[in-house]
Amino acid sequence: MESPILATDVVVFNIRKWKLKVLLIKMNKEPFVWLWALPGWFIWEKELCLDAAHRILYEASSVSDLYIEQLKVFDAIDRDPKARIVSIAHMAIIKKDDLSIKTNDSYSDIAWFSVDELPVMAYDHLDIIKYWLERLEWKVTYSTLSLSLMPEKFTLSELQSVFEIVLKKDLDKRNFRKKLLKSWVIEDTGEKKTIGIPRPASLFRAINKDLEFVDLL
Amino acid sequence: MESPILATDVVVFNIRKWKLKVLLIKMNKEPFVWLWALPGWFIWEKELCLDAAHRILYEASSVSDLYIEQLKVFDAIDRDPKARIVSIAHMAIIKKDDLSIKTNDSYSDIAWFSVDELPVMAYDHLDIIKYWLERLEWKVTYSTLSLSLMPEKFTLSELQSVFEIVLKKDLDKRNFRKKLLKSWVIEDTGEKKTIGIPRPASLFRAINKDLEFVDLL
DNA sequence: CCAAAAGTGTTTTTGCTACACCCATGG
DNA sequence: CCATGGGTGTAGCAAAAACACTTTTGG
Repeated sequence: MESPILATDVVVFNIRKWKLKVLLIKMNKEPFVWLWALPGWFIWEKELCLDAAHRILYEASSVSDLYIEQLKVFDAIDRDPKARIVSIAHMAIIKKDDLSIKTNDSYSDIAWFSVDELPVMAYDHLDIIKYWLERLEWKVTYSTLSLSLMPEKFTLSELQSVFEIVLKKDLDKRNFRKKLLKSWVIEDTGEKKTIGIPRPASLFRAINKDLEFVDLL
Repeated sequence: MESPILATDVVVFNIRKWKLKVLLIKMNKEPFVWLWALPGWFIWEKELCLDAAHRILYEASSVSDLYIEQLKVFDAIDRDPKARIVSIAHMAIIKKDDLSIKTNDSYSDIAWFSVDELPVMAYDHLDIIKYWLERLEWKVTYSTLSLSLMPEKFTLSELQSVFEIVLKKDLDKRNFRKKLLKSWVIEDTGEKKTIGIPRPASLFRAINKDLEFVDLL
């Protein structure tokens, strides 16, 4: 009995310098030498798909502190020209700014790309990213996923800009603050961010570290 | 290199006699002889997951005219006691009332069950059904999935009862009609349903056969 | 005192909810 | 003329959207 081989590809993302960014690796193996791709690898026989995603990211970047969730199965027959491989795509959020980049046998480079300046990519990885972008807009609106993108403490303006970057539109400052405070997913730490010229901003933190489903906007 | 074996299990559903029903098959093979289960089988190497779902349903019930979509991957390590099998769960809508039931080597029986009177089930199929029920509530509210459950022509009251069954709550008749007519997903055929004692009801039809995302309720 | 971002309320508009009666038909 | 479900409108309320000025700080 023959079955497709199972793999996973992971969309690791973050917001850096006011841009939504994705982590890509540069392949140095056939069949797509020199093309960029999502980090991905095979799933072992006795391994959970989620664990496989964690393992792959750890191997690619030594990062293990992240939130991962399943996205969708990508299974076009010819998505991999060499073999019949079905991929379970995941999305992962990295908080830390510093990720120690590694390269190994299969990767010659690893880097962050803005979603509106993506390079030519291997396999169907562009499809995966497009699918994830749609899902992301929805998730940011209806869950506390946005908070997973923030550092431990953050200002309301910083949080608002995350929404604006993901949703690609401006939001009203007063309405935004009202809704977020009313939804009880963040709390005032009492501290102020006092490292700038303008008036110090209150620092907030997420009340719950886990992802919750809440209608935020 | 070892990879899990890929399979798919399909939640085939419908509304019959004012109940939300799922199609289950009775296994006559190890490891769950005499238990009920979702129709499911392995995915062949050169086959799309969606095609596999269609094939399985055709083999189980000779039905091919249905809408199928991917649900989620179920991959608990011990979900199958005999082998490492990862299942890509799908949901499928059958419209026709008459499905010619078949049994074969692996199935000794096939039948519809109400979702609130489910039998003891094999594998993690109860988890799959529970997950699907959550998703279904959402899909009915935010897409035209409900229309796929209707025959070619239907009355507004019939459509309303589909919502009420899936959402497990009563809806206001006037508000329901206003919202549905305002969302431009159905149109009046001009015909009337004249087979009863009460006043004849207008028959509507779906404007678009494909699934659309619309906020209906 | 100037630049820069923080912070704050009210009004208007919109959409949702709740609610009760008359209508058309077949027997 | 009766039983049965079909069909219709409005008023009140709550949430969303629109909108502009004052405050705090460092230089």
